Amino acid sequence: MSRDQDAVWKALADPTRREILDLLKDGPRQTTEIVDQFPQLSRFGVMKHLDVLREAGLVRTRTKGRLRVNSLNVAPLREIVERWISKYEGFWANTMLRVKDLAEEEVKEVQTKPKRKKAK
Amino acid sequence: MSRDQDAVWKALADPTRREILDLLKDGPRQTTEIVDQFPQLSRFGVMKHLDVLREAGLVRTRTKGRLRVNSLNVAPLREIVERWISKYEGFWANTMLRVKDLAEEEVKEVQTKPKRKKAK
DNA sequence: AAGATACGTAACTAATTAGTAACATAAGAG
DNA sequence: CTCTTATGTTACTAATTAGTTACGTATCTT
Repeated sequence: MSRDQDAVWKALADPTRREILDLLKDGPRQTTEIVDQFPQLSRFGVMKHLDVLREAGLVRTRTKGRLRVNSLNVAPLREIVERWISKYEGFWANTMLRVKDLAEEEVKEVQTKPKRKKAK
Repeated sequence: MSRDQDAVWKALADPTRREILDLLKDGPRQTTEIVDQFPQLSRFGVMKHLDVLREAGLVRTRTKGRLRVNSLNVAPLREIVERWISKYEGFWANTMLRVKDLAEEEVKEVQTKPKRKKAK
């Protein structure tokens, strides 16, 4: 599905791009419409963000004459979310109190380990 | 909980940092242990990543004498995942085919709209 | 106490990225 | 056909960031 998980994560790192995805969540938007939502940016800035989202597979752009209509593709997003959920599922049901308990136990164990290598 | 959602997203954008979180998923780790997992990086490089994770609230560091034990804090992670799930919940159950249908309908509607502003 | 280990901070470098300026093409409207 | 609108690409700039170097402190081991 997604072209590159890393590209998806990087795309989501920027707040403007997350906002763009939010816009598209409610339906496809023409590029100009998206540009209008960010008056603090030039259209090139916004388009650059769209490029990043497109590269990550999160946005698809359809050409209609001189218009470009951008729509959301949730598949890559869904994929990373699901991967993170499955990875950390054991934690999800627990509070941070449990993490704290583990930290206490592990600390004791760590202290008895001999160290071999020196710092780089 | 999390100090700043943006900081969390930014922290997750880097693959090394995601790997560090994966390590900590299995239990707290001493800084040197984490450094050892990334022989391609200097310890300062790794520590810088840990700093970013700590700033984002994803990692907690406990001092034990000269040792630093780092443990995972899933709360900020959980928070952003849940926010994204709730936002896109309407999409999650559907395939990309449905998104495609919406795109077709919206395009027709978009074309009838008059445009007022000129490009920036 | 001496030497080893673990970690810290500041400065620096190279690469990346967010954003803009300059110039351009193509489609739509009248 | 002319003018307007929508969008594209390249080059540039400033800021941010990934990573290293240089220098240092604190704790632990013998």
